[in-house]
Amino acid sequence: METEKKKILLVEDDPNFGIVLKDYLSMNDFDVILAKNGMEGFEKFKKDNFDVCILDVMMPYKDGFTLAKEIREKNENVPIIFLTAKTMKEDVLKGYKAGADDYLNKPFDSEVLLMKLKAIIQRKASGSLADSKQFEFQIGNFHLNSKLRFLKYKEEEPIKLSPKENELLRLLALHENDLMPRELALTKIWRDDNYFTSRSMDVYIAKLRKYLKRDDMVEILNIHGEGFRLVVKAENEK
Amino acid sequence: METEKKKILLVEDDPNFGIVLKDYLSMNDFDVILAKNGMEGFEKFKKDNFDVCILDVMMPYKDGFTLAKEIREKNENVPIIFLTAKTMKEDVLKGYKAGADDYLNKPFDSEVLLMKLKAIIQRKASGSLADSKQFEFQIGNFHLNSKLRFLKYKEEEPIKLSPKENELLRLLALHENDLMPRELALTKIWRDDNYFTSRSMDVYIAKLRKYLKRDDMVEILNIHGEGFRLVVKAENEK
DNA sequence: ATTTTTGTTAAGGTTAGGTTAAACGCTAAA
DNA sequence: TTTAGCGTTTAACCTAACCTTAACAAAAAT
Repeated sequence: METEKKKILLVEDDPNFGIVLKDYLSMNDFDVILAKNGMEGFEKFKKDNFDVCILDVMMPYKDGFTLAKEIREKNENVPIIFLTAKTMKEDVLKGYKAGADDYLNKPFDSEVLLMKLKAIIQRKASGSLADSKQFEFQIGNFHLNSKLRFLKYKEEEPIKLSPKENELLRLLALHENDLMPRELALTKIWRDDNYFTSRSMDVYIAKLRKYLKRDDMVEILNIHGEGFRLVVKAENEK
Repeated sequence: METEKKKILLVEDDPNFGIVLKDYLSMNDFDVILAKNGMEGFEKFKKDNFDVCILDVMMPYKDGFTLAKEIREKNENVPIIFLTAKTMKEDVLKGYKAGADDYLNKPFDSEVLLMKLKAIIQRKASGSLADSKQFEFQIGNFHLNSKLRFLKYKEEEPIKLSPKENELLRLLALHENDLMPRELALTKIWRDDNYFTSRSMDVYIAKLRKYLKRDDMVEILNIHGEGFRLVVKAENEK
């Protein structure tokens, strides 16, 4: 049966808001388990199988980021959505976001959350391989925000990425230090694998290389006939 | 009764500033208890029930963070706002922020504080689902009152907004620094998503940009094919 | 040595967005 | 009933963004 209710782990310390959100999601046909802090959240996570986790970031004792890290150790694929305070500074968040599938600023629009949930679950369902959609990556000294389509090097002005540049870099980042097969990018991004799309992809690789030049710890290598590899060298092997 | 005055614990060691702030908040219908150091603050906290605590971070004997920790032990949920010196390093703050609801850099705009207080109290009361609830926003040096449909820049004469201008800016503000998808605005405001409504929206974006030009910390960026992003740069990244 | 694959830059075409102004439609005063 | 005022849409024109294709050079494989 495909039409089973999707199970959500909601970890939110504010009891009022927690209940409101839980009810709202339940009304929209989700099966919601509510935990009121990070500790409890992790206990509940271990005891069950969830389709999505929604974690408040600001919680006493164990914050959402720490919890997310623990959850990731247990399960590499379960999508995680963070609820963050709008006031939190970008640079505080950015280090952590790298593991998240999405995030919402509080207060947020419930319809938007619903849309995101549907999108995430859809993705799980269709892309047979459990490829949850991660949006943010740390690549050497770069930070890629693949939802807002920009690449930031240190404190420089962010570089805007075109959709194709963005998707391609994201795919490379997803396979960091590993082979990203040509064919994968072509079928996923260009949805067709022929001579011309292949050449188009090479053009985009060149563009990305140009951006990534500012950090000599980062480069895109070609594996002849196979694909590309985004390598990030460690500090000591400069 | 919902319309009771909200009680604020204000802990601030500078007596001049403390009095001024207390008076300002009292004038704005808050019931303010002022304590002049961490010790006194904690005593007063135990004796009463507060809706919000505003703590100066830099205080002799017992700093705001330590006080906050003690307060948290007594009460997991009471919102805490820190007043921090602008010079404090992000990484010093970040550990503590996880338990805070918000923070403000001194010196700060009193209207901004007021807004944050309203937002926090709202959030506690009705949860952080913002759908049709939030009507006031601080956008850089602008203040948007979306109920009365005006946009005020600093002390200038308020700009009257048309219904569409108002709703669009409100939607952008709700997604501050994040993507506000075209489609969302079109379905929510124009209730139809076609070529013409889309062009109409672009016209309104142009109008808003014209208003927002007076503050160069604020701008509306386009994410090609996706939507718009209202960015508010921080003071330090001018 | 020749063929295939990749690197790179530039030209071309297409679509989305920026902007201004005119047209439209509604409401309310004359 | 007309007309003035306002908010909104449509039109028009222009620029910027994006993607593909072509062309040629270099590297790798055969």
